[in-house]
Amino acid sequence: MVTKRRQDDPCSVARALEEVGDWWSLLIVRQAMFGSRRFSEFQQQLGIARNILVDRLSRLVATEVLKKVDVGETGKRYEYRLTDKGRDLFPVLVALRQWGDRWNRCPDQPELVLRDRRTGKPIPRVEVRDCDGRPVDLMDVFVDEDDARKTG
Amino acid sequence: MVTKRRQDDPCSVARALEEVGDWWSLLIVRQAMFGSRRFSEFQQQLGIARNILVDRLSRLVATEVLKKVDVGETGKRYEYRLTDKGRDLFPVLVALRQWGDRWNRCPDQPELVLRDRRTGKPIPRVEVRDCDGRPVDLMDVFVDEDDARKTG
DNA sequence: CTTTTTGGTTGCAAATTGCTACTTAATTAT
DNA sequence: ATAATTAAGTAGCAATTTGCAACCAAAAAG
Repeated sequence: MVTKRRQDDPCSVARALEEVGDWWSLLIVRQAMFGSRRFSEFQQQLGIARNILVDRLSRLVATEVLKKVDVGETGKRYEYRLTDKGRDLFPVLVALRQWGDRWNRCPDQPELVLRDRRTGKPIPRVEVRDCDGRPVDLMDVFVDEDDARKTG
Repeated sequence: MVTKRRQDDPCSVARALEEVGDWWSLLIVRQAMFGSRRFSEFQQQLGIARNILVDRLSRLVATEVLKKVDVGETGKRYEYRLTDKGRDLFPVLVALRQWGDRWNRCPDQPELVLRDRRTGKPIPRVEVRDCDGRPVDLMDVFVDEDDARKTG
């Protein structure tokens, strides 16, 4: 969407942002996770301009985050459904939601809490853990340049 | 940055994206996590236009993701450092990185692996877990409208 | 068979982006 | 002490993207 292409950036964060790093895509995915499927649902719920929604949906379909399914009996009624790839953005969205909850409370709004269907209890914070399950933070990790060369 | 303001959206995902949901902000934060601190470091490493970088850095400072620290002996040399709020984007970036690694492999590039400094082993995937530590997915959770009213 | 809904398309004005050149103060080198 | 270089921006402009509103055709509903 932007002139600079990050598709070939060695950093997977950059490649991920190339696909969902604009103002709307992750909100569309969020809506899809809430159950939205139709063009007009997304349009009304997000208040996004129609032409932009067309663009974003088709980008998300092109990158296989969503799939466009024809649901009309005789033709042109569509649903946009999450693919496995799209559903796999779940941890990203939960982490983002928790960050927003923690650092960007909105005083006059009712708080939206993510709960476990089984127990009804709130979902605890997403954490980065090491291979033994201990929580790690930024200082505990490093980026290794080439896994294959090292292990191979 | 965009005309639509999502600052007051009841959904914290929207509020989070208002702050870091543009093309550059999360990459700036990523660089900051890799150790970048100076204007020119960010500029060269990301290849971002100077005026845009000025804008993004000041937005990130305004939202307290970064803080601007004067490091010159006699004045105008600055460093942009992560705040606690900025550091707390770590799980978001790791989740995004892992999503990119999984679904958007870049064939000709050496893979970048996030490793634990202590053991040298790769960091396993970030997972959403319930209060008992069991991994949950999209279907296992729901958004509850108002926590306070319920528990109070 | 007429109306409404869905899923768009088109045109236009405004905002954002990227590029390049320029600027001023602070370091560094001579 | 002076010159050269670096750091951190500014400014101007062209190209792209965005948002808005109006329009449109096919499908579904009444």
